[in-house]
Amino acid sequence: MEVATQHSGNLRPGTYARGTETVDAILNAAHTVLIEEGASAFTLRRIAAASGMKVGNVSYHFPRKEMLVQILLDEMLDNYDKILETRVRQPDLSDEERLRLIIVICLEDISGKRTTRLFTELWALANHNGFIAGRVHAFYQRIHDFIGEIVAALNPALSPDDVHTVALYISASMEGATPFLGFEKPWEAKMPAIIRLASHALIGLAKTITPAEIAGLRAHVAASS
Amino acid sequence: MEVATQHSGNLRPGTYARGTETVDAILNAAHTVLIEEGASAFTLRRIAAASGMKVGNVSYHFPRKEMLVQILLDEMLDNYDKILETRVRQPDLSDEERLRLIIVICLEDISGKRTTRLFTELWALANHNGFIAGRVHAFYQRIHDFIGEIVAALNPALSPDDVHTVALYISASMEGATPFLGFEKPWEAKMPAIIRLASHALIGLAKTITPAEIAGLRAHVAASS
Amino acid sequence: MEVATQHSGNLRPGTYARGTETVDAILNAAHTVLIEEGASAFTLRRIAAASGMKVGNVSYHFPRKEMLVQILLDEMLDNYDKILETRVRQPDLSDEERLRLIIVICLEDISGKRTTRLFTELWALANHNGFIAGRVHAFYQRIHDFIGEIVAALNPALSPDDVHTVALYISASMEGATPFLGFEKPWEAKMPAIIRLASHALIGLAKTITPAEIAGLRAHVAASS
Amino acid sequence: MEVATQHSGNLRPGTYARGTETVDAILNAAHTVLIEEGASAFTLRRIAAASGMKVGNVSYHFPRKEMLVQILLDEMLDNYDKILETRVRQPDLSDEERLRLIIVICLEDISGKRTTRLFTELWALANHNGFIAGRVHAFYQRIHDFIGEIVAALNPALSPDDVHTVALYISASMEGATPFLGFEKPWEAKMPAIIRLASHALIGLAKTITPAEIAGLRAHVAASS
DNA sequence: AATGAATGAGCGTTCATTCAT
DNA sequence: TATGAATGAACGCTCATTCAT
Repeated sequence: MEVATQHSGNLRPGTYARGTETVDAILNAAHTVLIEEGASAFTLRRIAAASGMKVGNVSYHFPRKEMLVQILLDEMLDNYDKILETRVRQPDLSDEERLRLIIVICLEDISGKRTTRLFTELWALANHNGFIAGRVHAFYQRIHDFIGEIVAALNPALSPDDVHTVALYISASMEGATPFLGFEKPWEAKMPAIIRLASHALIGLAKTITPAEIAGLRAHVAASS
Repeated sequence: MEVATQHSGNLRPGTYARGTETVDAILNAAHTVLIEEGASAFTLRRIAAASGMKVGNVSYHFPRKEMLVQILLDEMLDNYDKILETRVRQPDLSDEERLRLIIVICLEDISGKRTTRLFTELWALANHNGFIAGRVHAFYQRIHDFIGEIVAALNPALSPDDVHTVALYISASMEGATPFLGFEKPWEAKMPAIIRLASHALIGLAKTITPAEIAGLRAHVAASS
Repeated sequence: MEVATQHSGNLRPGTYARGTETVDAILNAAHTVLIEEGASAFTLRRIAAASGMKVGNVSYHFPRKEMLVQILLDEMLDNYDKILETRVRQPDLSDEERLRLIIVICLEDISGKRTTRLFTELWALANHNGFIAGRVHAFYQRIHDFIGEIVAALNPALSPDDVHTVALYISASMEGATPFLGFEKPWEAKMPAIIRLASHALIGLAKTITPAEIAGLRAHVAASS
Repeated sequence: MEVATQHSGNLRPGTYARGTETVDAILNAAHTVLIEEGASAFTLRRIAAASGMKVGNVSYHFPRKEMLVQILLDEMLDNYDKILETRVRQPDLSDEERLRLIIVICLEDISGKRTTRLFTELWALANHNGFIAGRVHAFYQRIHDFIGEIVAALNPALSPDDVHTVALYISASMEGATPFLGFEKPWEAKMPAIIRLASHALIGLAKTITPAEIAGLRAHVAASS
């Protein structure tokens, strides 16, 4: 809901059909250019060339390049949400199976060119672009909530904050695979083993971690033993 | 001396003291610009401005921008190697304590502005720049070997390949914290909890993981038990 | 139409009337700069200044400087062809009168600033620029054919190859006046006398030269006499 | 003598042996660069590189690039004078043989890379550089005098001015071969035939031309006959 | 004598943007 | 809606020259 509201604040320019087609073409081309050539090649000229039109027309539909970036980003992240939803929201799964599914889906997705490239670029762009930082933040927030739901179910002893911490850890652990095991990355071939290892480790963690361990009472426990 | 060797042929310019100082100033400025303003602002003009000199002089010392990038990257990554070595190479530590130390050092380092920003930029740049990709690859290879040594000691049942898989998983899990828990990142405040969680989880994993679990025989084992 | 064909694929930019005007202005300015300031001053900035516009706009119409050079050169040489054609293709001239006309036209043309400067620059540029060398070659080939036709008519004893040799000699003899008797050149004042001398000498040569003399049988003839 | 005086006005910098060696090296390198790469590549940097030293040192010996150009040009043209002198000043030649020798020497020289390239560059540079124009002027003046001496001997009926006109025509006719029959020029292969043709034509002209023909009284003479 | 260092100007080119058509 | 045209700023790089060493 909140997502929809945020999105409605960025209504695409162009109201009737033909305009929408053009805008779609621009956005698709922009997506392709970003993935295939990187942020440094993400220029109106290349986007125009990739969408078979002239620079002026791209500027006409997106008077500021910033607008294009923002709408593109929203579309891309919405798309990820949808994919995750439709693939994980299967009714007859146990919580553990559902968590395993999320892990597998995420890591397999990271293996794809699109995701490998896109998110490494976004993490960098987020360093100096507040809008991108905000959208990426919101995106992962939803991921954490998603994972958190299952963690809470698997491990009822955890407080909501502990749940979030565990979900954040699980998510970050997986995302960390991107620059190393993603598409054409050095250890791409090890992704299957890493998927098995991550599933084992993260499901085990979600099920067995205690609030005390998160709170850092380990030293105390060790001392008392 | 050894540093020069590690530079693998990328001789640093500057023969006179004054020239060396200037080269230092350029490299420092370049580093600062990259961290503070990002890759899109990493231009000779901004580097020159940041180092109080004229563009032509930067070009004099680094005739190709590529040379500056390469030397800067080599020095930055060498520096990380040295820091890690000096901080972890303490003699009177158990293997578990040493692994914990690495985890803490890495994650604390990730919390720093320099590391948070630098590595997110490098991961993005590596997408379309072979040289950067190669250097980043080599850097993490050393990290994996480093972690792998301890994993092997903690868990002698693992084959060398299993050891590498576990080290890769540990490293990637930690690196994944960068875009989320790093400097000025959304969940920066949760880094202490994540450090505890990661220490607990990753040390436990290193000590208890079995070759069969890495090989994906989990289902079978579970069924037979 | 035929002009466009001769352009051999070098389509002139500028679709709208305004653009065509601008392209004309750029080409005129480029021509002027080359003639008035020489090849070393033939820069986009000076061409832009001379045509009252900004560098970016010159680059917009001629994305590569090379394109500007090529189109400019083609137009200039085409123009020379046309002038020669229209001035010499008069029906009621004897072959000798036609040859004399060509000689006078060429040498008078050489006296002009435009031709004096342009061709000395082109000969130099052709030393290290294959495109220019090729176009200049083709241009003189047409001149040789042109002169050759008349030589063949004047001196039917000559083989086609001899005709070409004589035409080449006549053309080169005249072109040699450029650096010495051309516009503002040291012996500019002697051009009228040289025109008379050249007419006399070259027409006489065309009419009286024998294949044996071209073949170098002079020594034999001398010996037999 | 006058040449020597002019030259003495451009004393080379550097008085003792080592300096002279360096200056020679620079001048040789400059010569090579001009011939091999053309005027557009005639930069201090390339000259320094070609002479195995640093830019600063070239600038030290020739504080202005202009000085280098001037001294280089004087040396080059002096050298041509000397070559011509030593090759033509053979005592036991008839005037006709001496003229033929000059023609052959000039055209053969034009066939060489050095001369082909150098003089085409000089003619262009002379368009916008008064010093070069002056030196080239003086150089050809000597050539004309040289040829004029023989023309006067062959054809005593000619006035001094007529002699100069004929010498100028002969010289220009030969120089005109440079851009067409010189080194790597389109009709290079035809140079032998052109040498024969030029010898025949120019010697004939020198011997038979009359003052009236030079004065343009041809039509009148023809009418009266 | 020789060179490393530094400068200011200029090079061809690309960029996002504006505007008239 | 779409695009050709135009601009001003910036890009990496090369230039001749100056100066301290």
